[in-house]
Amino acid sequence: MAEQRIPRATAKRLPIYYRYLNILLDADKTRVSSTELSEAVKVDSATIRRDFSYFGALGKRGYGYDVPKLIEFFKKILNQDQLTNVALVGVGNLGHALLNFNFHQNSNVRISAAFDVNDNIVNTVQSGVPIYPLSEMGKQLRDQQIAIAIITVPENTAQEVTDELAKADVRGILNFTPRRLSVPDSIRVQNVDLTNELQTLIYFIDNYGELLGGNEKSQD
Amino acid sequence: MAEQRIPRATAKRLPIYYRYLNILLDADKTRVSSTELSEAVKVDSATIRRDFSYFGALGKRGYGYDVPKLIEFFKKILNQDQLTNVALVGVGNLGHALLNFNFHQNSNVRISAAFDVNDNIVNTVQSGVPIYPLSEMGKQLRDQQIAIAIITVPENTAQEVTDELAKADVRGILNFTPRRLSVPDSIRVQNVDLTNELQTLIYFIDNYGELLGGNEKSQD
DNA sequence: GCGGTCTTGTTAGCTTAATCACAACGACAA
DNA sequence: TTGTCGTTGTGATTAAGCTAACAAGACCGC
Ligand SMILES: NC(=O)c1ccc[n+]([C@@H]2O[C@H](COP(=O)([O-])OP(=O)(O)OC[C@H]3O[C@@H](n4cnc5c(N)ncnc54)[C@H](O)[C@@H]3O)[C@@H](O)[C@H]2O)c1
Ligand SMILES: NC(=O)c1ccc[n+]([C@@H]2O[C@H](COP(=O)([O-])OP(=O)(O)OC[C@H]3O[C@@H](n4cnc5c(N)ncnc54)[C@H](O)[C@@H]3O)[C@@H](O)[C@H]2O)c1
Repeated sequence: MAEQRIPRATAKRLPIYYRYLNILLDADKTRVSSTELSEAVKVDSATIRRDFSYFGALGKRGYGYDVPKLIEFFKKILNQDQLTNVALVGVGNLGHALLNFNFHQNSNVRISAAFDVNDNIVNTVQSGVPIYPLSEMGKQLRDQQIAIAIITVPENTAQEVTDELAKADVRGILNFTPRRLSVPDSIRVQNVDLTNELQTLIYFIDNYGELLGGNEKSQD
Repeated sequence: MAEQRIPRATAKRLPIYYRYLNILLDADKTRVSSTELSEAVKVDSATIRRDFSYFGALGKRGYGYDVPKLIEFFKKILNQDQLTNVALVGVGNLGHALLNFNFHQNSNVRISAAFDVNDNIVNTVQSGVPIYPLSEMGKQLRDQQIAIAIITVPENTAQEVTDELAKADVRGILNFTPRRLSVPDSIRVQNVDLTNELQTLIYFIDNYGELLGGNEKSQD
């Protein structure tokens, strides 16, 4: 049995579906159609059905999808049935906001350790998360079995921090700096470049504006 | 003359190129090849040449690209030759970090007005940016000719804020809330969903890890 | 001026993703 | 039980994007 690999584009949408399904459940809705979902998450209904179908026949024809069933299913797929600890490197402006937020409202992810070079904050606890000096990073990551790190350090130190993370066998990095990181094949990088995001938006508005009619579908 | 429309994927890369070109110039490098650029921004060199070629023949064979010339060119394309004012709605955790950062280090964009409902911060100035009450939003946006807004409000107020922005004829929204916004066709939305980003990263690591060999190219 | 060396610009093929459109099938009412 | 209606799952089609490969052209040392 072929164990089909899920397309990248589909994988990126799974958390969006998962999130909205939980909202439905909170509102005591136990069934949903692809059309209805489409409306809420702004993804074409055919795309949703195709996405779901990669995992088998999850719905019932003439009825739709059973919300609790879908949730249970996606919870496993997305590893949301267990807590994932991640690390934060660089507790400045942005890092502080992320620490405070800490993701645990609607997802089973939390920042369990933070690292910085600033002596004023090192060895304190912020929003319930201990901040360690950089020198302890390797040890802590290994002890706590942390495989994912968020980088919010100044751009010019991003690569060296990354190299340290690689040594500690981190598997994934969420990179908020504008620097494109060099990493070994074993590490996956996800860039979040807010300045880019804004510039791209400006470009689109100035150059694409007039001639996209009602065909505006996926927004990203 | 056909005035070819630039592919969306290319448009998203332009700010990345632009940024790195400026770094090169700061280091007094006046020429660069697609291969060298590729190394730095982690985009295949053929893709870079293709991207550039949409704008005409910008390089010289056997030589490469002239950095100052490229910068001048992209500066216009990306509207970086003039200051773009944007608004920020919701000065909480995340909004505060963005205000402080304010993008003006390496881009010609700045937050020039912020809005909130919290009486404790309304009518103060933070990081040089005035914070107005929500009731003044329409007026300020129009007076300051602001066409782009960043939304960092709690999820449950995101849609109503959006509706207000639409009334003020905003053209683009950078949405940090997990809610997928409903907007008229005239508005472009760019979602930045950090929880999603993390969940997707976790999914990829747990499910794609082993079998992607050295072919790991574009990281996003 | 010339040969060798680089690097572009672009063609062609490939891969991934989105969308249409509808037969198949289950739900539900009578 | 039967017929209608609604919604899925999916083959076929179209669109978008990526990359290998290479001819054409420009540089540079001699
Ligand atoms: N703040 C924003 O809104 C924003 C927006 C877009 C991009 N960014 C990017 O995010 C990154 C962080 O931005 P910021 O505004 O939070 O910066 P910041 O200067 O406020 O914070 C950086 C933190 O990293 C720490 N640090 C420095 N070197 C370190 C090292 N080697 N190891 C560990 N920690 C180290 C500093 O002590 C500081 O606490 C930057 O690369 C910036 O370009 C930030
Ligand atoms: N903080 C993070 O790191 C983070 C990470 C991921 C996603 N987000 C998302 O970003 C959004 C903001 O997060 P936050 O942590 O900054 O929240 P926050 O509660 O700290 O800040 C929200 C701010 O919005 C203001 N506000 C409330 N209603 C408003 C309205 N109708 N108009 C204008 N302002 C209003 C509040 O007064 C407050 O200042 C949330 O949707 C959250 O899900 C935040």
